[in-house]
Amino acid sequence: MRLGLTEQYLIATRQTYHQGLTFDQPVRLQFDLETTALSPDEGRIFLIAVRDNRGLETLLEARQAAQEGAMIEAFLELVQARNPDVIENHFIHGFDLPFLTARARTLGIPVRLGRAGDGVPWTIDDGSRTPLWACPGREILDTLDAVRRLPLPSAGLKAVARHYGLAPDDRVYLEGAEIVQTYRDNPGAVRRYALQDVQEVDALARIVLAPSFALARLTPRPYSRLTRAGPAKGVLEPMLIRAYYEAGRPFPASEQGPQDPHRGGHVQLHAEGVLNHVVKADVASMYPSIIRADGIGPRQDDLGSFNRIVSDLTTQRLEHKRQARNAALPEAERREAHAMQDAMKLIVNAAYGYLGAGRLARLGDRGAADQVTARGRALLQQVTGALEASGVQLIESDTDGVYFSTREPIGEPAERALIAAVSATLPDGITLEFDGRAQAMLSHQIKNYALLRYDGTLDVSGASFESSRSERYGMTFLRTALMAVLHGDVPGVQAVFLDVMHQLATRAYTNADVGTRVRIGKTREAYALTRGKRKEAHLEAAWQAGLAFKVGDRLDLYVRVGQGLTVMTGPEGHDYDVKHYQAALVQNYATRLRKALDPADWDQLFGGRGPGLFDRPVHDMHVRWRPVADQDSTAAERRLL
DNA sequence: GGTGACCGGGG
DNA sequence: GTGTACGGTCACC
Repeated sequence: MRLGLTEQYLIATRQTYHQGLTFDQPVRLQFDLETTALSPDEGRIFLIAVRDNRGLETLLEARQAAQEGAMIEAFLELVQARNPDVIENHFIHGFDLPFLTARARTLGIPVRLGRAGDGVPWTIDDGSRTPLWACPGREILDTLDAVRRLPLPSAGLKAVARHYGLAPDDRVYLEGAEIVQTYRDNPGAVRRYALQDVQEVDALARIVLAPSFALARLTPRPYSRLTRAGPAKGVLEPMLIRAYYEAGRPFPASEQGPQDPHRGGHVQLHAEGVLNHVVKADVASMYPSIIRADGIGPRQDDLGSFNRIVSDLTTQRLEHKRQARNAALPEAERREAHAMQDAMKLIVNAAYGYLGAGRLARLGDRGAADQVTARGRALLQQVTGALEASGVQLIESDTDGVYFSTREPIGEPAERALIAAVSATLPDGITLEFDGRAQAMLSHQIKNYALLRYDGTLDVSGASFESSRSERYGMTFLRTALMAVLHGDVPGVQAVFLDVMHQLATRAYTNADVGTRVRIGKTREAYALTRGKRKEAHLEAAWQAGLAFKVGDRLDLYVRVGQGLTVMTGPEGHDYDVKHYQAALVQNYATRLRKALDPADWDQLFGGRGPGLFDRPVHDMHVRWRPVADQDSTAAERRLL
């Protein structure tokens, strides 16, 4: 087993980071380099923006190459003078620190960045593609590391800042390649740009680094390691090791022997189609609650530290949750409490996964993990059984939660009362909670559904409705049609379908409405070499258009009448292939409505036949739902198929 | 057509 | 269900 020196020191001295410290009590310094190239071999630094949370905000500049060394020295002196505890930037590990140290080495400048010794930063190979940088006495935090764990479309600073509403109205946006020229023509723009970068990093850090800052109070690891640490191996296991160290006992060896694949949660579709008066209920923190209620832990854990950690954190978390909700407390205190309860949640949720993990988890125990999931399946059956006995129609149950329809409108208080009544039948320490409601639900497949909320908004979930195909005309159709279906309005579905088909036929849409955007993965020159051997549809389109494309370029493509896939030169044009897009509307979008209608009705509406002798009047059609035959399976079993 | 590697991010 | 991610793209067979 390998534990870093800092981790060993923290355990041996019974310390963790940040005891009694709030996020802005440490001195936090942000710096950002502007360079003439992405590689320190090909370019140099010409500007450094620096700020800290004690009021510093400044720029260092080297207009001529000869001034770069003096600027770097001034920067290092500034860092020593401000004496930060934490140094932050976006991609600091992958860009700013490698670039700065490489330039300093070339210029013969010692990089005194840290507090002790020679202060020179070094890299730690943590197995990832970008090594970590560390320097004595200061924590180096990369907001990119924290952002990468979040489900955001882009992890870039500008995009993430906009996502969180942190970008100022007068934000300067410059393409990387144009920064040098802009600096010559309009240095003020680059100065504003660089200052806004460090300001955004500061604001972003407060949001995305807060979870790691809170975790550092709980586990004996340095703050700077926690943005990359996995919750099980990286956070929970050091706590287990600490428990054994403090008891003066050796840390148990991992379990050997055959490990049967174990069953996961129970998943079942009970009904498909459109149902009204929908309620969602779930078992609160199900797996941690089971671990605590049943006293489950790995059998090699003689000290019972696993169960005690989960139990203690669960108890403490309730207190922090209470504080986070306490309106009498100051805002800052409530935010801290919220961050702490989130950190505790992360650890207790990792506990079950750690049990079921393979040999790398020293206190993993497949048998104990099986106990947890078996109990979870039994609990879910108990919940669905009790709900069914109360007369509701089940729709979908998954691991720890269930959607059901009350059939008749009974109102939210009665819905909550129903859930509370079922909860009262569950064992001590296990509670069923109300988790939302909707006027209607289109149940399409397991984990694929659309909800019409009571405020009229549409929530969709699952790949069927959030597909990466996203032609504007198709997504507009799907949203409108889902709304109609959820309102039980079949004529409305037909109306929007006929409308979109008509708009296509009359070329009322623009090419931009039907086209898609793709990213290019090679240059024109590179494609020229392989084109003879193998054609790639979207590159071929760019080739035919005579474009000088390169990696990362975005291309708008559409199917042009008589030409196939083509680069969109006129987004406002109307020369798209009508037949192609009409077929795509049925194939890619209307099929998502199948479960809402009788098959014959679906065929009549979307089948492409003209009006027929045996057609039903659309006004006689209704949305429908039907129970699904019991074909239950578990997550683990489905994975084996 | 399936599979493995490579990438994001930064100027 | 751990370990840095995780989904998309491309080269190669």
